[in-house]
Amino acid sequence: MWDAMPELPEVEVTRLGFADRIQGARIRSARVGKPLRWALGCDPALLAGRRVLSVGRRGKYLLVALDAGLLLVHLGMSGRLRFDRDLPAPGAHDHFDLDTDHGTLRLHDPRRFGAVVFAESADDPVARKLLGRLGVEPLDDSFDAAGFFLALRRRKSPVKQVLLAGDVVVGVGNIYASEALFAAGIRPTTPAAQLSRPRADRLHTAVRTVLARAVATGGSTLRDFRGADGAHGLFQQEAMVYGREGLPCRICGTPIRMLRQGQRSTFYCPHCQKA
DNA sequence: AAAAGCCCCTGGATGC
DNA sequence: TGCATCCAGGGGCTTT
Repeated sequence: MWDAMPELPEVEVTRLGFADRIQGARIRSARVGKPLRWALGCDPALLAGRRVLSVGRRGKYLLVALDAGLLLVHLGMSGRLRFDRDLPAPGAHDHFDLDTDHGTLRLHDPRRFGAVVFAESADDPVARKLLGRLGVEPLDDSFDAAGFFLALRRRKSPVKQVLLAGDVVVGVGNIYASEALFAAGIRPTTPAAQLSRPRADRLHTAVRTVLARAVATGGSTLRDFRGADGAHGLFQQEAMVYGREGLPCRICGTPIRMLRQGQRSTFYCPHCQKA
């Protein structure tokens, strides 16, 4: 099976699992373990004494707003956040601890593709670099069908890769890209610009539906994804195509196929997704 | 501007 | 049983 692969729903479920509890907390200290994708960008000692105002999200980044500055947290592909009182001593894969008077926020990330980055503000060059070219939030009203269609029309790449790129719409990772295209009945290899308005509309709806449903059911769990409160996600059992190569399509029984697109695996049903 | 490829990392699966 | 090898993937970066 696979490790947890945090996409937007997993990040959002994580956020919901600790945002309320950490709000208003006073930071006592911060501990940095092995290097993550990027350096923290400040002396951890400088975080002591600051207060956590709120926890937001932009794409797959969690934004921990402090009374001075903010922390950008990315889970990469194997990252998990916990927030609890009296956590055990950090293990080999616990690479960041934020100790507060409400509990400790801990990043556990075996593959270290994740990151915790400090920025002075949202206008900080570091924040701009990481958040600057992100596409629209799929669950916001700003993700509208007309705009989506126009954005797709400018892209000749296969629609799967456009979804994954994150500059049109954020948060759709490898799992939900396949799932959304299946839900829309669109073949992943179809050039984005070739989609008619009605088909783009179907994809727009599918992206929202698949992601919203995944959030509602607690996030995907292709191995053992858990929210920051330790609850298991339940979406796993509902994958229609992802990871099901050779297995019968749940709708028509045709064997699911896998192909490679930009070094990523894509799954689809050749019958339900004809074009 | 858009597209394509590279690379970071390590646990798990596979092959000999 | 132990090794070596391959693979997964988010996404910023570089090159075309």
